Amino acid sequence: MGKKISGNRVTADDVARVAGVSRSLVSRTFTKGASVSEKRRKLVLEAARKLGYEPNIAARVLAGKASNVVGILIGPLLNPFLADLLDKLSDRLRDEGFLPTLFKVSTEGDAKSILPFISQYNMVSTIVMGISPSARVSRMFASQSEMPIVLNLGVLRDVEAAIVTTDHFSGGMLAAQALLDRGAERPALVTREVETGIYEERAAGFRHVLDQAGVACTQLVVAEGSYEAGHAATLTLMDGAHGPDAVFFGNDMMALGGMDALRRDLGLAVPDDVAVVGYDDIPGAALGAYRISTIRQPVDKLAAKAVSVIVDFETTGAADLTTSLISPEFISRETT
Amino acid sequence: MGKKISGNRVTADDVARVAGVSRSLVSRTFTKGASVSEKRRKLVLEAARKLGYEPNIAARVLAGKASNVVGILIGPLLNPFLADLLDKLSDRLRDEGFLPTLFKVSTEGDAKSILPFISQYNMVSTIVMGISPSARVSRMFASQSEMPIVLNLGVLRDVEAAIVTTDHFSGGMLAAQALLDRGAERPALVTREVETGIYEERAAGFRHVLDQAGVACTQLVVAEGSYEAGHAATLTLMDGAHGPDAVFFGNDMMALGGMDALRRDLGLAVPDDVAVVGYDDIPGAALGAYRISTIRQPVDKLAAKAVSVIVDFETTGAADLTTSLISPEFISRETT
DNA sequence: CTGTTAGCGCGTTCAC
DNA sequence: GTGAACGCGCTAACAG
Repeated sequence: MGKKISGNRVTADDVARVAGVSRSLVSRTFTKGASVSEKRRKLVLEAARKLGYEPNIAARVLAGKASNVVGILIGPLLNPFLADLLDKLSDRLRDEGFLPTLFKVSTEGDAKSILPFISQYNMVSTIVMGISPSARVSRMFASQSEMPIVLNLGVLRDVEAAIVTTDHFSGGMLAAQALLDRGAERPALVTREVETGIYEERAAGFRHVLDQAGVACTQLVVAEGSYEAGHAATLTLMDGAHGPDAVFFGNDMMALGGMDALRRDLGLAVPDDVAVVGYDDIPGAALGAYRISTIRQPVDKLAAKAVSVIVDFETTGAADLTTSLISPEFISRETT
Repeated sequence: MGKKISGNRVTADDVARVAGVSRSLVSRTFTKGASVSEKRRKLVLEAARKLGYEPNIAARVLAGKASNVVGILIGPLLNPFLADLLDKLSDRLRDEGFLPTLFKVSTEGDAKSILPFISQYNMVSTIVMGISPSARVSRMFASQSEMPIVLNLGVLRDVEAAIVTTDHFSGGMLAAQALLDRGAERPALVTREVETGIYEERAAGFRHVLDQAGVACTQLVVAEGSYEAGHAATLTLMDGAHGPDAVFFGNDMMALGGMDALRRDLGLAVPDDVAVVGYDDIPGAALGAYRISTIRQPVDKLAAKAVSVIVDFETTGAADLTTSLISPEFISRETT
């Protein structure tokens, strides 16, 4: 009661005094693998609760332990899918008591300049997502963190990190199958450059199914996954006598651009003249004027899995550098 | 050279040794308003650069100074406008050496549970954005931070914080004027509940211009600013003999839903039967199948202003609790 | 203007 | 199983 409490902040000392034990016993009570008698443990926990004690994180970091900060390296939030994933991820992290801290990475140079921060904060984990070139940047950060997680960047085999990703190869397969089921004879593929691994995986899965079926496929590689890129690519693709009768776009943003090119610029009917499948299932794909069939990524599962990896790491103390593949789902709408 | 450096990390002690001064002089060199002779300052800076020294933030926080962490309280990133603003904001923060840390706030309860963290980290500033009820939550956090910033939540007069916001009242005026210019005679307004201040401001500006012109206005208040809400509201609005000939939607998401209701469900022509104006200028509004005229929010300016407030606070040491109003812009497309 | 001294709150040996 | 003592890296108050 009348005890002096420094700066209105409750410290382990305060708790020790109230519980009638030493300060180090309080510390041990809040440490994972420490040995404390059940009796005193209760005593300490009770006192802590009463005083509203929470271990000071700055002090804990200074003393050499990891903070509860989870660094998130992320690219531009322009793609709604990425924004959605970030949204879910930060929810899950918060549920587990972690603090998501954002590092926007636009260029590879950005990434380098962030490195010092990572070590300063002694983060529990670092999550890399939505960046490109994915492999290079991932590798760079994997070596800096104790529990690095590469989220939805595809299967990066030469990166020392826990890989959590949608199974983009099978996503591409789903897209091909949907088009084939509709009777597509001259399918085309609009994808991004190889450095963006996930797009390459989608494309590979797509081509795989087509190969099996003995169907040839036109391919167009674009630099960006934007509306404009999809629009321009489609115009190029259809420029000629015998254009494709089905197009798989590497993501929904491009599919939106493609749809506008097809219907508005070219005056074609979808899906009658050309069928379309996108990827991600962003809100825009469901819009009444588009209703694009697409491959939905399991955002919730991706976020949940990533966080569970961190929780496991905290409890076991060992980094499990496994690859988790999460299955996407075909959403049938009006373009197939 | 052969000096022992603890844990491979460069400390102020190391710098002091190399520069041939005391540790506290090093500290002062890196403190804003401290007095150090020019000669030794150079010496210290040189040594620091050579060793690659960066002050340890955990230690600095523990010693009672503010960290470089800027807390961002934010609601669901579902609205692309919010994602865009966050994107730009984190860029600007990083440019100034701040560390954006995300606190997702979904419910008012969330907000309370976050309070302890805020004080733990001794953040330079806390930015509140994209939440509702805006006034209550803002007030709650304003009292917790030394330099609270309320970003784009409208003009909150009873909150002790720096207010940076789009001038939503004049945004609403622009919308009304655009509709009037097109000859609208029976305008309607779809807006959100009063607790979301910005929507109320937009609505007020809209009504103001209409009042001046002596034009009556139907109004419909919805609970959410979603596509579905806009869709449903429009159906309700048009249900009757003498429906509106122009609709202003409180945001673009709702406008998209409204467009689909108008054209697809009701078979009406836009803008010939009904003109439409949205708000925000999200990417979806520019989509070929919609091309919605809208009020564009100055995202870049909002982000830049918020960060400059923090920088000013750091240099002057005094919190400038001013309100900054940034003007929106009417983007004319094919729905007016 | 400068160096010395004393904490900030916590984790961690070490004796007991 | 427990408590006393030390150190993490830095800032602040005090002498000089």
